[in-house]
Formats: sequence, C-alpha cells, structure tokens
Amino acid sequence: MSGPTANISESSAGQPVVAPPEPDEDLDFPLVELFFFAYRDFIADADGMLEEYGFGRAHHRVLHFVNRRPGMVVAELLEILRITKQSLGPVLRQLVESGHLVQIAGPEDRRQRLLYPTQKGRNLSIQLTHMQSRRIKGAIEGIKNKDRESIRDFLFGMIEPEERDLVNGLMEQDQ
Amino acid sequence: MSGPTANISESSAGQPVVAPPEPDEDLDFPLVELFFFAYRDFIADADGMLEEYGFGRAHHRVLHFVNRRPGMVVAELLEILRITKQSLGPVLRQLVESGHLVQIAGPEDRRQRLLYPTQKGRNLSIQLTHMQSRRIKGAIEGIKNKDRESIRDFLFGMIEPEERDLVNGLMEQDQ
DNA sequence: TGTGTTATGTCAACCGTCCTGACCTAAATG
DNA sequence: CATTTAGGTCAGGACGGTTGACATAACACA
Repeated sequence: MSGPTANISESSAGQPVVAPPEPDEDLDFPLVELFFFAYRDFIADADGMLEEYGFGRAHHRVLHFVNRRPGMVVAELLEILRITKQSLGPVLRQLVESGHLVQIAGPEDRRQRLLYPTQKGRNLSIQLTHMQSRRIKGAIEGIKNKDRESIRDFLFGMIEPEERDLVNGLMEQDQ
Repeated sequence: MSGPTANISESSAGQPVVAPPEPDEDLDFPLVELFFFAYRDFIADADGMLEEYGFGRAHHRVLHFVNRRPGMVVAELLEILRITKQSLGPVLRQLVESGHLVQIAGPEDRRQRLLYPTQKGRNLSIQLTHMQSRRIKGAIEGIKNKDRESIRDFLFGMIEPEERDLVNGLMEQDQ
C-alpha cells in the first residue's frame, strides 16, 4: 500500500470523485460563492475599525440596531439578533462601560431597560455604516442597470418569508 | 437619583441620543440591513442540514470548495478560506473520518495531500448548494428586471478589488 | 394584600471556530 | 548533504454563541 497514488485516508474507504460537479441549472455555483465572498468583504471593513476598540461583530450588531432604533428595549434587540440574553450580556455591558450606549429605565414599565446610543456611540455607528454603504454604492455603480430597487428587492427576497414582516417593521420610515 | 427616568448606566455619563439617525444619501441603512438579514438566512438552510451530521459552517466551506475543485491541495484551501492550518486541522480530520472527503498523495509531489470528495461528500455538497441556489433563484424571480447578470456583477463588485482575481480563478469554467 | 408573571441580569459549564507559537515528519530541492 | 517546503500536531487562549438554573425588581391581578 505505497506508491505515488496510495490512498492516505484509509478510514471509511470512499473512492475519490475526481470530476468537478457538472453544470446544472439548479446549482448556481457562481452566485452562491459570490454571495459568500461578498459578505465576507462587506463585514471586513467594519472588523478593522472595531478592532481598534476591542470590539467584535457582536458589538457591531448591537451598536447598529440601537442606533437605528433608539429606545429599543432588550427583548426587542434579542428578537432581532436571535441570540440569548446570556450571550448579549457581556457585549451590552462593554458597550455601556465604554460609553457608547446608555440604559434608561422605561418611563411606563420600569422593569424595561431602554437602550440609547450616546453621541460617541452614534458617531461610531455612523462611521461603520458609512463604510458599508460606500461599498454597496460602488457595487451598484458597477452594474448595467444601476437599479438600486432591484438590488433591494433581491436582498429582501433572500430573507426567509416569515422574517420579512419583522425586517419591514425595522425599515418603516425609509424605503 | 430615583424616579421614572433615572439614568441607570452611570459610568462614562454620556447623554442619550434619542433621535434616530437622519436620512443621508451616504448612509444606506436599508441595503446594509437587508444584506445582513439576507446572508443570515442564506446560511440558515445549510446550518440545519449540517447539524444532522454534527458539522458546522467550517465543515460546509471545506466541503464546498473541495467539491468544487476536486484535487485541491491543502495550501490552496487555506488561501481561499483565509484560515490557519491549525484551525483547518480538526475540520478536515472529521470530514475524512466521516467519509465525506479523502486525501491522496500528490502524484508528482508526494508531500502534497490532494483533497477529493467521496460520492457521499459530493452528494451532501450538492444538496447544500441546491438549497442555496433555490433561495437565490427565488429572489431573482422576485425582482423587476429578472437580470441574473446584474446580481452577479453587484456581488462581484462587493468583493475587495485585490481579491477579485482569486475569485475569478475559482470560477474559470462557468460564467 | 398576596401571588404570580414578566423584564432583565448573572453564574456556571460547555461548544465551535478562529488565533499564535512551537515543534515534528516526510519529501523535494539545491 | 543541508535546507526548504507541505502538511500535521500539541498547547493555550479568545470570542461568541449555547443551555440550565437562579435572583431581583416591578408589574398585574384576584
């Protein structure tokens, strides 16, 4: 069992499939891969800036949505991010300690913690969104029909149907 | 320091910013958020299926690219994924042990480990890509100009310019 | 009043996926 | 031969997520 083409992985003994997958109308490899790479680079810009603050992507998401909807309560944030309060906890604490967010007791229901950005948090969030918007703008300028609406509708169509109401709610004022 | 609107987060003493960010041509909140949600759901389908095998997203990415380019060597995979061999190690081992991939010594350079899918690995990869392609197809059908080329060019335009050659290389045969 | 529920926070233990640094073998290369 | 290269492995750590259990304060209601 030696020689140039000896099978190195002995376990499970499957034979190698040497041919690449055949072209198939229902297997859109280019778009699947482009979507993967596009998202990777879409967040890479922000990653770099966040690193200077010792923040990660979790901080970015929290900062973004609190800025977008000042006065959001913790439960709403958990629903949007689809994470548990245990995993939100440390992230929220760090953002408050660093002075990017503040928590204020709900005026009617004092159990609630209304989340607001500080000016510092607003500034950082705007900076991050600006970088991402610039990339998107550039990508739209590079297409034939410079049709922002089609891109918006395409992205919306990628979202799970049951989630679309929630996302629409988040975008109430802007189109 | 009590009362309905008492400031709960005392540290860093920033004042809350209550207004949502003003509309701004250079801050495309809808597209930024749609891209986030779209990617989340783009991945979610696959996550569910992978869970049945005890696999995560790292396994998915390895499985995908090895299937796409059978005979890929480890170094190429590391370059595409932009991770270290230490973090690839366990993932690759599990995929080999579960019989989804095999490693074969390079016919010319026997230090190399050529990576191939087994039929089992090919089947799983195709299944995963099929789910993702179906979502993409549906999203394209929902837009005005059902223009796949524009979506492809948009996604390509989102990719960091220095990375585009690498991505193009991966897509040689298909358009 | 008291009892139960809700909003939030916290402790502990765990997992997956990445990292750096150090070291090893086998094979190619000069 | 010595060196470099391809790949693998061990150790330790970080981050971001999970589940489960429990605590506190405030609301809601009989």
